[in-house]
Amino acid sequence: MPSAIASGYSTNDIHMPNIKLKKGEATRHAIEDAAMNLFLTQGYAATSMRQIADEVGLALGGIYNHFSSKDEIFEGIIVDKHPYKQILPAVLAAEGETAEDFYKNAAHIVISEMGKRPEFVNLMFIEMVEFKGKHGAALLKEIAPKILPVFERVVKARKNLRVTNPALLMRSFIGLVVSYLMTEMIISNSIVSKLMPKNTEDAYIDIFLHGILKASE
Amino acid sequence: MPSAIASGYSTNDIHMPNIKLKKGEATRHAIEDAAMNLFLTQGYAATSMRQIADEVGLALGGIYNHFSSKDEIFEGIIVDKHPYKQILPAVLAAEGETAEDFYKNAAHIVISEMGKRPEFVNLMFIEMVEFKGKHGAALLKEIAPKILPVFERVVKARKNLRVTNPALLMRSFIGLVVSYLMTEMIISNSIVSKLMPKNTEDAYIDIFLHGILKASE
DNA sequence: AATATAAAACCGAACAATCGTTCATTTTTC
DNA sequence: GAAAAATGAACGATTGTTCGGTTTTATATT
Repeated sequence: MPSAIASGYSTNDIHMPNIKLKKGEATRHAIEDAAMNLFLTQGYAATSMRQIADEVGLALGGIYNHFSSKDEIFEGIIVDKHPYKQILPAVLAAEGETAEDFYKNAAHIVISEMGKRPEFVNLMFIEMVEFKGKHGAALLKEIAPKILPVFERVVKARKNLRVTNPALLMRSFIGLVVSYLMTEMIISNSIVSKLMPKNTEDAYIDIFLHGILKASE
Repeated sequence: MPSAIASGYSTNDIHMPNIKLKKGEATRHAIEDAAMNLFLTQGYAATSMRQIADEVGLALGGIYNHFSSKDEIFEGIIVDKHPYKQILPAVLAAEGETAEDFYKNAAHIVISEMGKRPEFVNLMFIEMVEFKGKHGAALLKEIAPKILPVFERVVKARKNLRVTNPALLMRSFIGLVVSYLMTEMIISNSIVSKLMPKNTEDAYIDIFLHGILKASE
């Protein structure tokens, strides 16, 4: 049986160019890829270290040369694979002419980029249930301080805002993208999916937009 | 240590009047109560049958007189404890003068009643991760056919509707309450809770309401 | 109201399976 | 030739479930 680790490339990384990795790093990514697929299809608790090892083509003990626990694999997936590293710079650069522009542009970027990787939305559900938001909170702690200054700048520069508390604006922005992506995931998983219209991104963003903007401006 | 099962009353049932239950049924409810609390605090997979038995004050084997598997306990919790049985009649009776009335009244009933029992929203998260919506889908299958006729009646009787597809209306209604309750749960669990306003029920309902109603009516 | 009796409930020990993790050893890589 | 990676067997613990025997409960009869 051919091993899946020898390739040297990581299949779940969209940002990684075709650079030859050291054997160890390649295996580490292969473990994360396999574990992630298993977590998504079977759940975290239902996935065993032996299954992960089998999927990678590794002996059970070999995993522990790269991760010291099952928890650490999950953490590694979020740290190494989460697309926020690629999305964040684009969001920070989304400042447009008006606050409306920024809000709309940034929301579109996050939703469309995360929409390309819906597994991570699913992963966040697992994270909430299994780890009670431990890793998600860590992620938020890293992201929030970086985008808060942008909202502070927007508030100072623009006059068409109904809501002028930067932290509240940020929370509403995060709430917008999170609730959209979550709803989207529920729809695609549910038996009622046939009844629900998709591609409601623009309408959804507009709702939030009208909530923060002054009425006739 | 005193046993929790001898009381004959179920603590997690709001609908049950103070009627003395048969011993077996009392224990069954006690098992469901204990299991539910453990599932909510520890997760489904992390909760063992021994823990449930200990919490109830029962020997391990005793549980299997009432449930034939761990899965069945979870199913029992949803079937026996879910408040939809109490909420549904009130929703069906919520038909007001206009479609707007019905939509608003029904949403208020579901949100406020489910808001009293947020554990079940949390339980649905666990359900999605652990059972991939299996039990939730079963619940929806039972509820949907009962409320769809109401929307059909509303569509036929009212003229102020922008959306006239009953199934779509129903889906939007379910989406409204589900997304509100889910967001509410996320807020209360998250580290960013301080930044988020609560009690936004009216505003939230209005957003959906304006989405389905004609503009100037 | 006391008794008989079948059913339901419960106990306690045991089962087989699987879990995450460790470690001394060998192989591969750099 | 040193370091990193992979092996494979083993560990102790815990898991969900089963089962024969005992106790408690509910019901019908006296």
